[in-house]
Amino acid sequence: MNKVILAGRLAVDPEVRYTQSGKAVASFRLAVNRRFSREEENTADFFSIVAWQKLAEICGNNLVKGSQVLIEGRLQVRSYDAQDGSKRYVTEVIANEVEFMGSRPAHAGNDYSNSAQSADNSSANSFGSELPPDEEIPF
Amino acid sequence: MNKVILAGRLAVDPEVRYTQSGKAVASFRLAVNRRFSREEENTADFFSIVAWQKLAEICGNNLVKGSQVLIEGRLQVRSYDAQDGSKRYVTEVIANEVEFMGSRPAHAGNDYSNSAQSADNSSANSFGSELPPDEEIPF
Amino acid sequence: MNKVILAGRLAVDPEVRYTQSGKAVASFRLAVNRRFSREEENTADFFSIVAWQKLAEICGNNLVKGSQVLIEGRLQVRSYDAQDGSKRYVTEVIANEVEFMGSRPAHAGNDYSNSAQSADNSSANSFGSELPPDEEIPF
Amino acid sequence: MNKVILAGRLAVDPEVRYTQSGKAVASFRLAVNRRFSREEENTADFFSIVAWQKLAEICGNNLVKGSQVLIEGRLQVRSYDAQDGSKRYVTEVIANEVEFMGSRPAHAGNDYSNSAQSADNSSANSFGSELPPDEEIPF
DNA sequence: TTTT
DNA sequence: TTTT
Repeated sequence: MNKVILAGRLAVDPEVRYTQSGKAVASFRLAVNRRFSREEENTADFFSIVAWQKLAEICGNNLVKGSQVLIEGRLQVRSYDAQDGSKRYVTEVIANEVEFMGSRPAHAGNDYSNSAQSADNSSANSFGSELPPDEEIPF
Repeated sequence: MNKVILAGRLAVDPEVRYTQSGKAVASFRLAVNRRFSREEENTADFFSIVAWQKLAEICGNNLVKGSQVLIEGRLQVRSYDAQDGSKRYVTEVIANEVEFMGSRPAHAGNDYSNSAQSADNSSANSFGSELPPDEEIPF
Repeated sequence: MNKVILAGRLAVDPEVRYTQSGKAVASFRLAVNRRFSREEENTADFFSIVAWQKLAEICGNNLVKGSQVLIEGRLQVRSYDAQDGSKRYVTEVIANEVEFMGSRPAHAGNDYSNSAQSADNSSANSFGSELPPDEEIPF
Repeated sequence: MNKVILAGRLAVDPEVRYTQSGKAVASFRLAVNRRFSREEENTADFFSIVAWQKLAEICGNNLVKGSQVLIEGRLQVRSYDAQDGSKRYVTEVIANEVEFMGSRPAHAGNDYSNSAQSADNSSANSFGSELPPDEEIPF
């Protein structure tokens, strides 16, 4: 069991990239407000969200900075080599579902459909959210 | 909404420390196995878990390296200053509940009671799991 | 571990009642849309939600039919005697947190604050969400 | 968002049945202990769990009365006609994942493998957990 | 109707 | 740096 559920707003537009084998990968930072910080209402934590394949494309096509979303996924640690040669670790949320919520930023002219899931009836399914092994991640 | 649920085993014995004001803080790394990695069964992610106050003490008294637990909490980013002066960020899970599960490591001679929650009837409550502001965290 | 997370809209205005000992209890039905039922977009499940004490009052004061909420709680079975003398069982979600989300019904002139939790700093805490034993529930 | 996570023990052996079209359906009641009921340790809630297709078969082959499991799924209401002609409703948890946990009942001579998920790499996938429409459910 |  |  490794489950994460976050509700928040995109801190940036999502970036969509492609692996060598052509899999789409979307990534963005999500601002999640802390509760009950009345005095300092705008205290938030920022988490890195990653979506794969069909879900990545849905995110790229439908979300912008400011979009309010509900995300279900799992925690994952990714290692990378820092510029000083040392190994560094980042903790990311690999999204399985991204549900678009009520209020949208005014400047979004997008066709918000409804709700997305990495597992759907068509081509993609929930393995879209798996980290494809033996491939460099393009970020 | 900021919710994390993890099931795994302690990679180390928990460390319990105290803030200046006397609040207990437990921390440990949790190994969470990835599912369906049959060939490579021992692939796991390691996450940093933090528990506060009464829950910290319960963890310190009842858990050891290898203990199997079910943790409910929230994700949080904490910044600290690296030895080279740069700012570094770590993502941690602040536990609200720690449920002790079935199998225990053979070498644990502890008196495993039952199940813990940061909110209970006595002195502590669910704010035990909040990061006490204006205090240095002792790790 | 007994955890439920639902996002949906109130199917009715919440009803707030009081137990003999004066504890507030709010109840309402929540409509949760099923995903990916494109043809039949308005297919929903309806669940019974119950909130206690301070959280009950916050719900009564801030939610109306149509309000979009994110609820965290636990499943619970309650038995009652049917009019034909037989025992009947209902499954309810006892809310711990109710987060008010983006879009509100146009007719709501309420002062939507922010987000509520059954555990807070003031009088109430997370036991507000417990079923008070030895008391008849007023519905 | 419609998510349920339960940890408990099977109150009965799972029953596996088949729909007209040959889909497997497993069902059983799960006993979930309430926390902090020290005096009355054996207070539990009993929930109806349903699993479909490949996950149903895994449950039928690996679980018995007393098995300790961690279940992830979604809440669903199902209507049926009572013997007196009236419509009756039951709330069930449709399992997406069933994780077998530590302690097993002593009398279980089964070959407990590991962990199951309704979405896997082979034939079945996460739609195994969907209620197949236009088919009578065999219980 | 119920599990440890 | 790592658990079974």
